[in-house]
Amino acid sequence: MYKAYQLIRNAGLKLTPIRKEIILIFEESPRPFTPREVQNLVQKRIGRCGLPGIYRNLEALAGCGVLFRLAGFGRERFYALCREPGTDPHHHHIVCVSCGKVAHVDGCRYHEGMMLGGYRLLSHIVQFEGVCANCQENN
Amino acid sequence: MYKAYQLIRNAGLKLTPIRKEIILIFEESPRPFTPREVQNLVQKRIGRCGLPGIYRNLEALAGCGVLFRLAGFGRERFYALCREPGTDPHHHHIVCVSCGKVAHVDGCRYHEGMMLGGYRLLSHIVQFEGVCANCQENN
DNA sequence: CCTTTAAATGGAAATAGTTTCCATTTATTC
DNA sequence: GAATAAATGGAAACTATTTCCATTTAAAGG
Ligand SMILES: [Mn+2]
Ligand SMILES: [Mn+2]
Ligand SMILES: [Zn+2]
Ligand SMILES: [Zn+2]
Repeated sequence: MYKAYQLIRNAGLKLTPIRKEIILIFEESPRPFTPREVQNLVQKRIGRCGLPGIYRNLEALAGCGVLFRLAGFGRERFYALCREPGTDPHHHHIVCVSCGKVAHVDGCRYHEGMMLGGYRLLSHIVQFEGVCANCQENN
Repeated sequence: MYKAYQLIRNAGLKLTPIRKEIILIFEESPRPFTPREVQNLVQKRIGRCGLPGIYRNLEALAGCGVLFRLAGFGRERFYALCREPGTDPHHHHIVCVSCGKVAHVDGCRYHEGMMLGGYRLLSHIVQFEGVCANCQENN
């Protein structure tokens, strides 16, 4: 809550009703959403709201660390909330293919500047799909 | 070479001139290409060729292990050749941000079925960007 | 070779996600 | 309360990707 608001403020962004609403939406559900889904959910709560604004806000919130954008090969993009990390400030995420629940995965061995296969590493994408504990039982 | 042809045949796909040409294009350059780029290059060699066919072929070649599709957040997709792996049959790739050269990265610790953060792991995306040895000198 | 058949192809058009433009509104600061 | 830069919404533009379908072709069998 305050955490997200802080991140927004620290980035010099305004704390608008839509942004607050977007954060609430993500906090109430542990799964990723597409821009269109976010728009629909925001519209149910506040009145109308444009898709371009949603795109801008999702990017803005990802840019200041409130959300992150998932990697993937589908045609539409997904964002999810980066909740309280575990031990590791540098971490990645695993998404349940059944219920969409996102969890942290700590212990990444890669970091900027290290050598990897003769290359000087600049950035990396690491992302997982699996079945969460709950969905392993109830299936 | 034969390797790629084998993979195509084993998948029950036909070995068409366009597919051969696509493979040649990727073998002559170590960097990723977009579908549009592939189309242009194929057209320079053989006559006209449609973009839908290129899309179908890139997916087909990725499906049978000749190419792989890169993960990323840009709007267009990239494919690259999966060349002779090193020691590890399960590996990932690093792309040079300067010249585009793709190299293998062995030693992935993740595998299907393992437990990760309480999830049963199904799949993962791991991909790197860096600066290759050559580009570290010449810059 | 010649025939057969499922797969592949190209062009045009449709989709659909994303971005741009711009006039209007609003959060923030003083 | 006024000033100002940022945010917003709607319409339209963009553009990568996919679909459709008629035509061609690789591959298998005789
Ligand atoms: Mn996180
Ligand atoms: Mn490879
Ligand atoms: Zn689950
Ligand atoms: Zn390089």
